[in-house]
Amino acid sequence: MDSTNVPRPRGRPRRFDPDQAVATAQHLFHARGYDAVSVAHLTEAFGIKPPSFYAAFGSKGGLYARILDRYADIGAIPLAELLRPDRHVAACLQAVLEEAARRYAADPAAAGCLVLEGTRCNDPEAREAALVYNLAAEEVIRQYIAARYPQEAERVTDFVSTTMSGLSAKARNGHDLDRLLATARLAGASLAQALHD
Amino acid sequence: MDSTNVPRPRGRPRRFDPDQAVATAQHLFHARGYDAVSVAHLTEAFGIKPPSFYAAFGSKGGLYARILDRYADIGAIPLAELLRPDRHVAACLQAVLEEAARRYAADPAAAGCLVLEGTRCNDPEAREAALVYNLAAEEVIRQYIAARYPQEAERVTDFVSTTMSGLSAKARNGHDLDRLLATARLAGASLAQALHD
DNA sequence: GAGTTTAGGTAGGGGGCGCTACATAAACCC
DNA sequence: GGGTTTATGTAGCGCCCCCTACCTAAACTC
Repeated sequence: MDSTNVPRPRGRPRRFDPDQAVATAQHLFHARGYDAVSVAHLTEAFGIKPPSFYAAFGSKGGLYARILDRYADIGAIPLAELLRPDRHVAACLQAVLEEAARRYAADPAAAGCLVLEGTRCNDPEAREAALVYNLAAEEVIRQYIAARYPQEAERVTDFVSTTMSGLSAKARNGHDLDRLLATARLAGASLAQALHD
Repeated sequence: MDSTNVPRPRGRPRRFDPDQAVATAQHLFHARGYDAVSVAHLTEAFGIKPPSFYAAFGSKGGLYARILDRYADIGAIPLAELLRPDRHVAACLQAVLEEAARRYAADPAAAGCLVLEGTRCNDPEAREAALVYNLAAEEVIRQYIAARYPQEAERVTDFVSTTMSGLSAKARNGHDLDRLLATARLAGASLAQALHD
């Protein structure tokens, strides 16, 4: 049994792998930001010409939407795992901040959060697309807090998301893992104080 | 005695006021960011044509440098006034964060910090110019903390500047004064804890 | 008036942007 | 082989970017 034993589709076969291209594009967008990556950069990185790009992905914005989805699946912070009902809320939120620090500093050539940085680009469509993912993540955090601290959910969520935005910004400004982690841990003190029982 | 009694310079007089133009440009850059403001936008707002623009300001980047200087003088947070040697360090740093919240939300059409947002634009020269002002401000904070808490200066400065970056980002994402102030006050809890005596 | 000095507008260069009309190439089917 | 389907490359469109060569306009000095 051959794992590549899919019936060959009709027509001329592709000379490039769209999935590989999406992965390459994700790295490019993460490293330089949506605005600074042109279709010419992408097509050169993929080894194809613009018409093949548009046939495969529709538009630069369309490719970006695919990448946001991919990032939410395999690149973003696993909130569902970190926000545990059987642990202290403050401890889990601090774990989220520390995980953010680790991921934002993991690749200095692509620092910060792809989604958070995307919410600040100059293309309205791409910005709104990134905002959807950002707001969805904030909503997960808010619900998690509200289950045990309904009075504090709004402001603590704001604090966590503001801190994450700051961590992403500073990661892109060159703060390394140690500095980001120290900042995340310091922020945790606020959480412990706001959510003490 | 006439306050406008300056000897008229030689040559044809200007039909626009460069200082007024700089103020207009500051608002434009603050509202839309360096990358999203074109020379065409600027010249239209000034009511002049490109050659007059370049004669007066040299280049788009040159004008931006002038604006950063102007902002540091009259638009930025007055650290020298807020960081008082006769008060608790944590209280003064929290005052800085709260003042940041107020200024970043003061004009919803030009939210956030002109300098912090400038450090994240796509033009290398403008980015570096903004970074100089950002690092200078961080150095003022660091020295202020180090005078009384030398062990904590680095990480507390990082925390304060990261929080300010987050506040600026969230201001641009639509957080209003109340939300930003609440976040700033929550962050203050970390400062009190890190700098307790 | 003539000459100097400075500001202003007209018009456009050179380049990058996202994107596409169109012809060709490579696989399938019968 | 001929016809169908899909991918690829050539070439370039229309737009906007930052910036400038060049000429004209408005004030001065003599």
